[in-house]
Amino acid sequence: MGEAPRRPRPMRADAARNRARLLDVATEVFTTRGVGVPTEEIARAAGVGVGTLFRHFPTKEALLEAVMVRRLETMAARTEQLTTGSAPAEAFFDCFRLLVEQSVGKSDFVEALAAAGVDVRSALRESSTAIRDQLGDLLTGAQRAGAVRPELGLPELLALLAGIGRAVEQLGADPAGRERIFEVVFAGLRPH
Amino acid sequence: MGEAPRRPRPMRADAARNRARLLDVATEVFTTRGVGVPTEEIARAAGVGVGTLFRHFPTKEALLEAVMVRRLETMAARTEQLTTGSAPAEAFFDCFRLLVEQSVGKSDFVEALAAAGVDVRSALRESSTAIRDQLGDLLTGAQRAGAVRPELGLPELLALLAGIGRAVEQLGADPAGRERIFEVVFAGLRPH
Amino acid sequence: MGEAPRRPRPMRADAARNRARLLDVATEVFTTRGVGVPTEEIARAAGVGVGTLFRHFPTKEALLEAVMVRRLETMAARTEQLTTGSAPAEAFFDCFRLLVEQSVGKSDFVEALAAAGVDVRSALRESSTAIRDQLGDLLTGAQRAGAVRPELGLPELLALLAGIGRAVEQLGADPAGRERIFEVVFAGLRPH
Amino acid sequence: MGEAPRRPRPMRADAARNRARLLDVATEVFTTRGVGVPTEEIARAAGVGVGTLFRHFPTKEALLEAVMVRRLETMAARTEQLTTGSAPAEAFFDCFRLLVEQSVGKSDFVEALAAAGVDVRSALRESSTAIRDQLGDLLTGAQRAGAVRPELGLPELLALLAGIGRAVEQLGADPAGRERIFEVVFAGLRPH
DNA sequence: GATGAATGAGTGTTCATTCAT
DNA sequence: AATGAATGAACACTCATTCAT
Repeated sequence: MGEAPRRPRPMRADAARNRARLLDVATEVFTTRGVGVPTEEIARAAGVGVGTLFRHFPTKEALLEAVMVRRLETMAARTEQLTTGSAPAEAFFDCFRLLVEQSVGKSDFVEALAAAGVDVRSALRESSTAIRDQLGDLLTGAQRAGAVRPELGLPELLALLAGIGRAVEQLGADPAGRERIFEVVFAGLRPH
Repeated sequence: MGEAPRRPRPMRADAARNRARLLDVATEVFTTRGVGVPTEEIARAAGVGVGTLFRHFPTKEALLEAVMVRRLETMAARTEQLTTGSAPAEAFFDCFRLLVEQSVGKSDFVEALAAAGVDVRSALRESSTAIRDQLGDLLTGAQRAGAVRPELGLPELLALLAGIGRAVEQLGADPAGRERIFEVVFAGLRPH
Repeated sequence: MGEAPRRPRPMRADAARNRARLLDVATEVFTTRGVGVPTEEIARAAGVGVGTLFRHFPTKEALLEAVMVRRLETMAARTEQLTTGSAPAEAFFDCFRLLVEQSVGKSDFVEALAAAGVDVRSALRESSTAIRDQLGDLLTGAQRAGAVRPELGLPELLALLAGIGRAVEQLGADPAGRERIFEVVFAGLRPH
Repeated sequence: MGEAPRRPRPMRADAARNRARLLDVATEVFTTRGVGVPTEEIARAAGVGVGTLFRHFPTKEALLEAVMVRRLETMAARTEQLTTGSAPAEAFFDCFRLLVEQSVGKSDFVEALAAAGVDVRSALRESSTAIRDQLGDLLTGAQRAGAVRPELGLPELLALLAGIGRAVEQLGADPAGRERIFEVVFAGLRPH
């Protein structure tokens, strides 16, 4: 079935698959069980040897960074979608909600948000700059539209995103309660 | 069986001093440098041997727990103070602020405890129940006084406290920004 | 039997014994099988756990250094003995022979000699300075007595010691051959 | 069985080039940075993949051996040159000097080979026998010419070569000091 | 033949916990 | 009660060697 691959890609296919698998597994594992999980276990769960893990990510920290970068990129992509095609105010609040909701049950997503606000890690700088810029534009737009307190700065916004992400995460599966939290924050963000 | 209960007391003075010192040092160290700091270092900083540490706290986890419990108790005490001498609305907001500012750096602990498989609720239930009850009273009082949205429940309040704690923690040393965050949340908490 | 030890030494006795044993074993093992031997094996051979090894020597390199320091100190002590109480020329040649003969079958002894000539390692500096100074005095004395070429410097002497140590080591158990090597070198060291 | 032996040859050009390049690089790298350098790095420096390295040399140890053999062969060739065109005494001393200067940095190899359990003599016997024989002839010639102590045997000469090689190696870049060492040894080698 | 991704045993080191003193 | 030396399982990471492409 499908097309016969005349030239099986220059052999990078398996490598790329392994890399992707490692990233997926690491994301899952770090999210659910914390960053303390041994590298060996991650490798085993991905079906490869430790050596392979370290070939793709020279350090456990590098693996963590890669996970975060991917999360940040996902965020940026979705933010991008929302941004284009909505009125500034609407875009701002939709985006806030989206970012927060993506982090439910995923504490490392919150970490990623937080990292975007702190940005000490060199490897993360590029991708965290991306969303930070997007959010900056979004914030300015909403403020110009008179939908958000004019005195609010980008750092506070990032901190609030990470914080509300955590709040929602801690609340767990309680849609009504989550909605109430959004109401509180959104109301508070509006001028006056 | 049935030894005369002489209940020795004299030597306890030093022991109690050591215990208190260990708790102080552990609080300081865990807060500023994370829970990854080796027990031996904590013992040294407290001026005792590791053995002494483990005599008082049979496990590192137990030490973490004890630190948490004491924090919670301190918070409960301060909350009590605030509660008893102020108008309900004022007491509520003062208390919110106090708890947020006291909880900076605490999230690390909770996660470590959870990761260690401790049933956080069982271990800390007693002391955490105390503040939870106080907060419930405070919330109801503020709602009756018309200072807080009537539909807000205790779970959301707790989640918000944790979340804003994290936001403030991430923001770091920026008093003006921190104030802006409080303004947003306090404004949002008020009815309508 | 024996004296009842009223006060068993402040408990350092065992620790010191372990440390000494580790040093002995490491010396033996490094000498006979090279520095590539795993730390764990050294610990096992000394009858202790790895942790104990690392408690006494924070690094494998530190252990190696300690071995070398002890060798250098041994050399210095024996050199000292020979120096005092002999005529300068005699002392010089006796000492040369002694140093070389101690290194037979002990390549790390040669290393120690070499280290005294190079002295990059900070930890070795003190002890290597000691013998270097002694040998410097010895050399000057012998040169003043007209027994050694006046143009020979200390660096060359140290290099020669290490080199002849290696030569003798490679020659193995052949007393006559060893003697011939000494004859060659001693003759060459004399003026003209 | 019994395929027609076509004896392919064409593609061998590249293979031979690779082999030679690997040997060159390995010699350089092992000499300057020790035998601990990873195979992969050597392959990269030679511009080939690890697989190619292991196709040519089934083992790291085999690569080491090949490097040694080539060094010995080079030495033998130069020794031969010196031998044939000079008076016996001159040839002997020139050759001594040459071998010492060529062997700088070689001791590392021999030790690594020995440590790896290779029977150095069997693996390198052929090529080392060559120089040994030449040196034997050279020694005898010089002794007949009255330029070298008659009682000196070939084993001591070999040991001296290795030892002085090490001495010179340790001395590093100090031409004058090196010269003084040669003076000492050459003077010592002469009769009486 | 060549490539380089994959492997996994092996290494140095850490750290919570125990126990002799 | 206190001490700190000892323990050893656990961890991150390396590297010679194999093998699918």
